[in-house]
Amino acid sequence: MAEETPGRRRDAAATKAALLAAARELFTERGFERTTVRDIAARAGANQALLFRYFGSKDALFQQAMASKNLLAETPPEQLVAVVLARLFAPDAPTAEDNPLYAVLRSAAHERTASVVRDDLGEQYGQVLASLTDAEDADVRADLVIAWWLGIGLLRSVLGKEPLAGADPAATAALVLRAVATLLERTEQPPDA
Amino acid sequence: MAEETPGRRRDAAATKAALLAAARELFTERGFERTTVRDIAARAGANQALLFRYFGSKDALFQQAMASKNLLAETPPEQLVAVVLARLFAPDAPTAEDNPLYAVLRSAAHERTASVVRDDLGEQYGQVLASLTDAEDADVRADLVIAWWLGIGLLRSVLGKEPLAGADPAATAALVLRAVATLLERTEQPPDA
DNA sequence: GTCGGATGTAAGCGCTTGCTTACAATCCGG
DNA sequence: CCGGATTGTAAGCAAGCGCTTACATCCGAC
Repeated sequence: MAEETPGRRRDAAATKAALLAAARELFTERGFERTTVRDIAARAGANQALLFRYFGSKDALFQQAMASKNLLAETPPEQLVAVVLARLFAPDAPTAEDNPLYAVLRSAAHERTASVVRDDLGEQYGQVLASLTDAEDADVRADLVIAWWLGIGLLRSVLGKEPLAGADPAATAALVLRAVATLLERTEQPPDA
Repeated sequence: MAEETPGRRRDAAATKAALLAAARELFTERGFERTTVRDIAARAGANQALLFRYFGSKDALFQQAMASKNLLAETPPEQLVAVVLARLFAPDAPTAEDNPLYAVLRSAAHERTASVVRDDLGEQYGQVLASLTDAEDADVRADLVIAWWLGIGLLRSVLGKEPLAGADPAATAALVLRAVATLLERTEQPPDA
């Protein structure tokens, strides 16, 4: 992870990127509190003082590391629930690069990590989910779907609870989809489809 | 919380109980890691050295404090989902005595706290939930229900996400109940009812 | 009464944490 | 080729952590 290219000896941008990548990995693997700045610097192959020179604090590094892509832009709303479930039930390895969700689940509920859920997942995903139903309380229903995602990620990938962790991904996702359909149903046809 | 009765000056059993109560409160309020032994002793009005004399370690105290009642014994299976949801959406104050669930949600995912979910919630609640359906994968469906409980508790009470946190409890619980019904349905009538 | 064990207290040990400081090594424009 | 800014390093500080130790204090049996 993030070994330096030996051609360039001193490269601030490269070490900064290495620190950012190492931080992203460790935060998603262990959460905020169980990740130390010494761990991050070690994995990045850098001195920990540079971490503070480039990012100021562990908090600021966390925010920069977690400000990442989401898959909202590339997914049509109707498939969002299925796509997120597929991601949740992916082969294994939620350790890897993506999904700040796991950084939050593996952290205690700090304001810092809580805001990731509230703002990112909450506002963005919630809005799309709410658009899938014409119920009056669409936003509450959307929150319930997000809550289920969180709970499944927590129980399955963080806690490793059986039989859920070992269950057939497609079949399990289908169960969730069917139940979610009772939440996100439409009473009228959409105007253009 | 746990103020001593001034009549009795020295009472090992009383201070031990006070420590246990303070530990239960603080662990559910803040989780394992964010609760210090000094905090516990201070809230119990006791010296922290006594904590180690009576319980040996912070870990052992956590286990004793979390080994608590559950509401399984007093609830008929058919009402379990509704009762747990009612508890989840209770007025407020999940800080109080009960529900080690919040100790887990507020902790990082340590093996210590993870086992509470896997063993307590998992085995006990899972078994009852699975008995509510005659589907082949009843145990997976039960895990999905538990996952939803966890997610709702996390999003609503720990993270305080709106609009879920402020939504009407009864109406929201009804939404969940209806969706859960598609998971825990019976295809045949129970033999005696 | 007194003596010994039970109970409570103060102090601190060793370690880890996030973060800072003082300094060495390196690069690059002139 | 040299001097100043940039990049990297080692060491350590202050605070907080779980836990231990040495010691005062109380109480009940005899």
